[in-house]
Amino acid sequence: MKLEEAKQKFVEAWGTLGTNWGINRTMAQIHALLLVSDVALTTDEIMDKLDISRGNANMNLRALIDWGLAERKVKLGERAEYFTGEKDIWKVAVRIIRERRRREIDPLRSTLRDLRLIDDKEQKKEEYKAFIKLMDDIDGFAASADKITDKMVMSDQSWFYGSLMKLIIK
Amino acid sequence: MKLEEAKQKFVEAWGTLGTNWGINRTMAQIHALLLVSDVALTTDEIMDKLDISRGNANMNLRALIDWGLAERKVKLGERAEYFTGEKDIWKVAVRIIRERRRREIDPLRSTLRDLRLIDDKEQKKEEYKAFIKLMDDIDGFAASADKITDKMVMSDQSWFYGSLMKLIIK
DNA sequence: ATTATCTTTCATTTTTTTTTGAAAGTTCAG
DNA sequence: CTGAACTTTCAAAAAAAAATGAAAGATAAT
Repeated sequence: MKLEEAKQKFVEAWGTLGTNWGINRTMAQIHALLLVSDVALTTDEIMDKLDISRGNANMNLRALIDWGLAERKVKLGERAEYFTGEKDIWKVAVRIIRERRRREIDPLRSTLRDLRLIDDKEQKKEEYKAFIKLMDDIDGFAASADKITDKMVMSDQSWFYGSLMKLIIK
Repeated sequence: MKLEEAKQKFVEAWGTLGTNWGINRTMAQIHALLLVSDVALTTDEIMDKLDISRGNANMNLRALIDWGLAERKVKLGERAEYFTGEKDIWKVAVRIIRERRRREIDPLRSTLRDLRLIDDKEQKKEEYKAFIKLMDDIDGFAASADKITDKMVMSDQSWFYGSLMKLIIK
């Protein structure tokens, strides 16, 4: 297999993975393209390589920048904007975790805590207690997951591959 | 807020979460409905409460069973099938992790390892080396995530809330 | 101030995903 | 064996999500 072919397959695989995890295909593909590119790319190059429209390229590039997964670069004397991707997989993971938490997990936890506050009258029912327990269980689990990912976000890669792994092996 | 209202809001919130993570809304909603129900439900009751068709209910119930998140129950002397949801959030989490890994992460890792084996001729290029490194980095990160989730799947809840948390606090 | 180059927006179109519902399939009591 | 009760399937329809592309908006050079 040639390098170019491998790169293309990687872009496809990353796109599929994104789709399965609720990230749109193009956003994941642009990300993959930037990951495998050793040079910064213009919007036109991205449009060309992925065969997508200007609007699509622009919107998804903006989303990637918003997630902290891509960066704008300006070249002296050139009008066109260039884009690069964060190559450090650790950082990529940390940013994805941070964004998804902020956008989805935090609001969910907030909802769970609201739902917990149901009318007192019904509190004696078993069904009521079970519901409260469910909300608490889910929120408790989310809190733990939060702590782990917090630690990941705060620490560096070596903590993850080192201390954490030592615990896991035991 | 009344209990029934809170349950309904939970079903909606869980459906939204599912959607964001690539799980279809109905599957997540049926799951939520089974989570908050203290009794087993028939297909007709699910259709009725979520206002969905028989086919939809049937397909998504099957998917949930496939994921190990719901179970069929037969009541003596009754023809209709009843369904229950796994109430233990720890088990729910473990099953979701296991299934997603099996369906998505494992195939991705296998692809990454294939892509690593590119033609020798090009091996001297910096670009080649960078590509190999990327594949290795992603696979390495995935391997670590695998180990943690493996340990989760193998251990019980107390390991997660206990030993792991002790490490995190430090 | 004008023009050329590049970026952004968003109403419309296209694609993808999900849902429907009727028909076929299954199971079992009588 | 027959038919009632229930489940499953899947082609077609509907809904949701994503992509297009042309027009409007910037920006900078002349």
